[in-house]
Amino acid sequence: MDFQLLRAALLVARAGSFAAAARQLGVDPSSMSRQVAALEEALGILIFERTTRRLDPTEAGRLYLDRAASALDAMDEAADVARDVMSEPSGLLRVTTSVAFGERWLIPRVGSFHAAYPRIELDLILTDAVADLAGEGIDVALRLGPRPETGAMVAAKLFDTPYRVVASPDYLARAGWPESPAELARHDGLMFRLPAFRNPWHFRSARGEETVDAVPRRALTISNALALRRAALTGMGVALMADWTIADDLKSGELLNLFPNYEVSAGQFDSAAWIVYLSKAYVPMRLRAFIDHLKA
Amino acid sequence: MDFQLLRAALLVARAGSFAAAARQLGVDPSSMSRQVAALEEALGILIFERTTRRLDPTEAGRLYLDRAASALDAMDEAADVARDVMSEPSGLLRVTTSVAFGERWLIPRVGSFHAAYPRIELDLILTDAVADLAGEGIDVALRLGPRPETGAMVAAKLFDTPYRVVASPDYLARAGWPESPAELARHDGLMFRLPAFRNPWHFRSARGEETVDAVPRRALTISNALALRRAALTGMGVALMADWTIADDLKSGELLNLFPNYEVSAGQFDSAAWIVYLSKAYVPMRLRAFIDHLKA
DNA sequence: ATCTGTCGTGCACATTTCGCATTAATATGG
DNA sequence: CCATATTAATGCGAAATGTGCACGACAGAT
Repeated sequence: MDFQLLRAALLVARAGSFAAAARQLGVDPSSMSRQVAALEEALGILIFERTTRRLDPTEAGRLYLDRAASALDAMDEAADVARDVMSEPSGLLRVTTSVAFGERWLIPRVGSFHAAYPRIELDLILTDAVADLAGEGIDVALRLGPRPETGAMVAAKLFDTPYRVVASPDYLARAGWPESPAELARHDGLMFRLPAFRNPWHFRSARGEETVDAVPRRALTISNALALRRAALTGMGVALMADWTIADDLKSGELLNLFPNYEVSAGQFDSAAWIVYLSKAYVPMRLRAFIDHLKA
Repeated sequence: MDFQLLRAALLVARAGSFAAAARQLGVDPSSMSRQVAALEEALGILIFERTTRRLDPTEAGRLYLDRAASALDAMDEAADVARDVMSEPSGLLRVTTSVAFGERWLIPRVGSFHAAYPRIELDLILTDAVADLAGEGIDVALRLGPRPETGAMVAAKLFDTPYRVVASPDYLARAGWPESPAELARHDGLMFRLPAFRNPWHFRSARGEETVDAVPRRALTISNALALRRAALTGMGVALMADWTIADDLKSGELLNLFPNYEVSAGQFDSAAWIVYLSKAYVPMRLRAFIDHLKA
């Protein structure tokens, strides 16, 4: 029996149909059908209950796939252990994060990582959909926000992500500099299209004795952080943005921080960038190296 | 990658050479060589250090094979679990025991076992060498003697194996019936070729108040219990034999029990037949069925 | 009821695998 | 120190295996 048969069955179970699994792999559906049939033949059990239009795992199939998936992980782990004692970190590392964070923060750092570990192959999956690490075979994710739910995962904080209310100099020249958060109500707001960002913005003064909620007029709503930054740069209004997206612009003066004496947030104040990976018995050296490199 | 590649590598590691492994499987050595090479290629590690005449596992190879073997066990276990919820006990069951015990005790019982569980295929390995269960992929062993070392094993007692001092009627007619163990010194002894059986025989009277050691003259030494029985049947002398080897002969009168009022032993008195199997997380139903059938 | 999408199979073709023979190399034994 | 025998690796031809395509059957949605 081939590992590929098992991987095929696992993929079919996740995809929900032979055809969907075949599309993901770019092969003919008949191939998936035959591979699963071969696996069932070899095991002597029926894994899927088929109708011509539906596919349901058998009770025995669920039991088998669960346990076999664990065994498959153990197989991969065995190979990792052996590789790690032999040579420098190597192998494939699948990383996912959001499109914006990938482009602005991660990409500038993969160069030095690759220079340090040339035998590690990186596979970056930049998507704004929250990927399922175990299901999609992803080694590590970079996530933004409050501390993530950490069930079977480990979450290590990379850095805090303070938020800033920013605008371009020419916008401020036209519309005036707001003296306090409350004055935002008279300004054009560039809004991020996420539930948390539609709530009022929270302000907390430096010594924490004052807390204010305020919100500007809704002038533009965008679902992409980099496009939002672009809008702010062109002087369309004030925007609430994570520091890492606009740190360069603040430094160059193309954007200005309106309330340097306040902490600002759209949801919780303790927002941060997290590195998240499945907690397993053995962390391969390539993953350890990646985590350490990003923390540094 | 194929499971077969891993199994090949494990077998090569156990056998110590490609050629030896190939002989065990009845295939060409080049096939083993290529399979291991393919595995190494797929993993990116060197499992064996080869010279043209020698084969040594790499450090990484040892690590890998150890862990991968466990994972492979987990794979098999997954299949067992799934099979067991679906259908009656089935699959291959590899059993080992001694030649004599296999022939005299086990074989008469496999018929009813097969009738009860027709989908279980039995593979009987009758050998007087003590097989390594884990190494040789054997599911269960029947062992005779005192309670076995139970490291990673489970040992369940099947029945006690009392010993008898026996001789044939015609020998006794010639040589006379010994009235007490001490008189054995004047009799011809048929000795079993095992260290414990060269010590004096121990006698313990029914109520335990009397203990005697005695030994007959050494007339014949045989390494096979069934041949020893044959010698006793032909009237060559007295023999110390486990009850199960000669129970039929005692019943038919072809052999007589010289000291029915004594417990007799060549080593420890608590000798028994044991059913021994590797203690794993999951005991497949076919093994459970086999154990229960033999216990009944 | 029609129609779309899915599963299974037959067939042709490409790829892979296997055994045999051969070569190179080393450990053992005289 | 050398001859012999055993072992691992590789080419080559044949057999087996796997894949894609085309087709038929069929279930579920509109």
